[in-house]
Amino acid sequence: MNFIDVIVPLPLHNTFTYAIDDEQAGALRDGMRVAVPFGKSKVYTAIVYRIHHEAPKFYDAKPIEEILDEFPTVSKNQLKFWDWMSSYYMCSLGEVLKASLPSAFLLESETVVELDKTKPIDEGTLDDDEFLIFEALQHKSLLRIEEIMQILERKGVLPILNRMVDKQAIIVNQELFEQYKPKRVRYIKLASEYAGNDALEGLLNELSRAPKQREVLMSLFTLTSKSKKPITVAELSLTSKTSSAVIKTLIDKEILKDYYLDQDRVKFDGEVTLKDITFSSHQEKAYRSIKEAFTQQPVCLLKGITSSGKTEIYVKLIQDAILDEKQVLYLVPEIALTTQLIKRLQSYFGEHVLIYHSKYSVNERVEVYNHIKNGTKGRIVIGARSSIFLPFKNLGLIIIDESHESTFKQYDPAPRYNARDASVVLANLFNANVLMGSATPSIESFYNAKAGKFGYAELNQRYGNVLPPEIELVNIKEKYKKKLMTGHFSDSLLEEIKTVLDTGEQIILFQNRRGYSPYMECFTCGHSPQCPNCDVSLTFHSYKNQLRCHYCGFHMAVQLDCMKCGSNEITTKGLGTEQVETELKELFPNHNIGRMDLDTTRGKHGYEKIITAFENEEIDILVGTQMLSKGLDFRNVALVGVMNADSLLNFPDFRAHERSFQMLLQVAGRSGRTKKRGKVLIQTYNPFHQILQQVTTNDYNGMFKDQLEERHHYKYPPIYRLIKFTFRGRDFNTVNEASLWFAKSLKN
DNA sequence: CGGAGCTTTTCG
DNA sequence: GAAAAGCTCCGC
Repeated sequence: MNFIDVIVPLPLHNTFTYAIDDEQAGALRDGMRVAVPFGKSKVYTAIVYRIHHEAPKFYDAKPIEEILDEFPTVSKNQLKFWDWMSSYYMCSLGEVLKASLPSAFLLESETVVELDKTKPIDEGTLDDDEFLIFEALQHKSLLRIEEIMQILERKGVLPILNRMVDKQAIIVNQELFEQYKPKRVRYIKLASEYAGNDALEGLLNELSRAPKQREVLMSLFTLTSKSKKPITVAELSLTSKTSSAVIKTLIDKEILKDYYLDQDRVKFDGEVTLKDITFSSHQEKAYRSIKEAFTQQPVCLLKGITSSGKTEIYVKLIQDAILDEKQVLYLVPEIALTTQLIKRLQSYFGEHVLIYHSKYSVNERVEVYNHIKNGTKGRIVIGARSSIFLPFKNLGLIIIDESHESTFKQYDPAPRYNARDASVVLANLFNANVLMGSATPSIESFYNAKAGKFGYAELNQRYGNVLPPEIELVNIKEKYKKKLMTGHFSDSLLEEIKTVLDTGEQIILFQNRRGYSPYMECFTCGHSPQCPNCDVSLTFHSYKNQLRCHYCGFHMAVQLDCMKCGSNEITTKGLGTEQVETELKELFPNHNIGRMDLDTTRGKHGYEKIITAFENEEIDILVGTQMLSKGLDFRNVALVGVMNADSLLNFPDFRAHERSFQMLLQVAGRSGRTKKRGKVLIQTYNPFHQILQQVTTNDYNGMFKDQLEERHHYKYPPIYRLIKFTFRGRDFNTVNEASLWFAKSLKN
């Protein structure tokens, strides 16, 4: 007898054994998808993990439903990678599977309900809920469980359905829905009967009284003579300037023939415009030392200050890998923010560049996945953290851009992986190299480089020898005392803004908080409205006059009276981007002010619109959150203002200081990227804070030394390791007691 | 004793 | 993660 162990896409900690017959055993290989019955009524897509002959001792293995693949969907290396991930991040293989595959690969059975037409039903025997379902089925022949839950406005509809099956009112079926649909395009050609020259002439004569149809044929000839490529219907309609009705007549007359071809969603129409890279001497040196480092260790850290030209080095390394016939993975913190980078890489590598991230449509993701697996197209994947799960064949290089970014870490759901760390393991499976680039490397990476675990290279000159921006701290505590503040702006900041506006240059203002103000507080009793789900204060948004939770999206209208004591003296506290924008509009009514945060960049092109407007200098001052700090390249920014650095520093997290340093330097780097030296003003209550001092002098090494000492002292990574345990439960006391007991046991 | 409502276990 | 099995409580 033959058996297979499979991984089901559920958070379950073991694999499951199914029986297969000899024919199936001949066809199956590790990593293939199979449909298996699971539980009483469900069918899931599972991945073959192991094929063997050991019959399970305590139960009879069920047979599988069917084999879904001809070739493995998941490679051997992927399975090894999954094993590592599930053990290192303490989650099930099923959870890794779910994170790895585009959802279109995982068909799931769905219960569908139909009317039982075998015999008429007496409507009187149905209760209210049953009748509602019965009635809905008169309009729509098939209903899914989800639709029924909507109709009845409740969960747990299965008992009702079971009763109806007993009454022979309905039939219940399981259906598998194929989710991937290739994109099909309609093409047109001349019917084969008219292929010869004689037949053609006769045909044109025949159509002498139908000028439009003749026109269409003539257009088709010119198109086919111009290129050998197949002609689409849309193309023909456009060049002949006729409607599709005329073409349809010709098809009906069987003069033309239409046919369909699957079309790739992943394609690149632009041109490859760039080839050679010219390095500055500093870049050349850095490139050499990276190459040198790769001969010693697989991983290398590149510390290069903002606009020092790291990208050129990446491009050169990619070229090297491609000459070696290898694949390259280019990881970025957030794909939405990298249109500039994608364009740049495409201008070097054209259609070799593929893009992969979770906001890509399901169909597009399947196509990229298959291209990478089969090596059919694309050598370079630019992707967010999830692209480490792609089925690489011969990976040669992983580049991690802005490798200090926290977005590489996935928090929820499991697997809670860090793509930066997982990349090292992935690269190891292929004997590939990893290059981590950053202006402000994470403490962990720099620590590894210092300890000799990673190679190390540096780039300390800005490209074209532009000086790094001049950073100045503004003590707003003192400014408030001396009454030099207008709203949240100090006189120094306003002064600088005016000067820059006069020269026609642009300004970026940074406030890492969206909304109008972080919370509302009652003047009388001190109560501030909390989110009912998340235990955090609600943020006031003045635009919609709402209170919103930034964690779960909960929102409610603003109450005029305090919800606790009824007092009507409610004040707002703290500062958000919306308020900065409002104040600016009052201060500079004759200038255009833009805002970029999660609220203004919703929608597919929201982000691009703001960026383009700013690039085209339609916006003079841009207010925004940390989104501004990521990899954007604006030419004309002369001033960057940080509204309040303290909110960053006071964040309750052991990495808060490291993050503040990174973020402030990243934002500062937006200033003066060409020619002139830029200026940065940081407003703070606490100008003597060590981190802020280190930011002004760009003292990464000092920051690293201090932070490492602190980590050592308080037992934090990278010196120590952390595991976070979460306890969940309905009853507060139970959870409380359980966690206390657990903590006590751990101490023992 | 039976059912409702909830928690725990099982799934191969 | 979903569904079945098991458990507790309550009213009769």
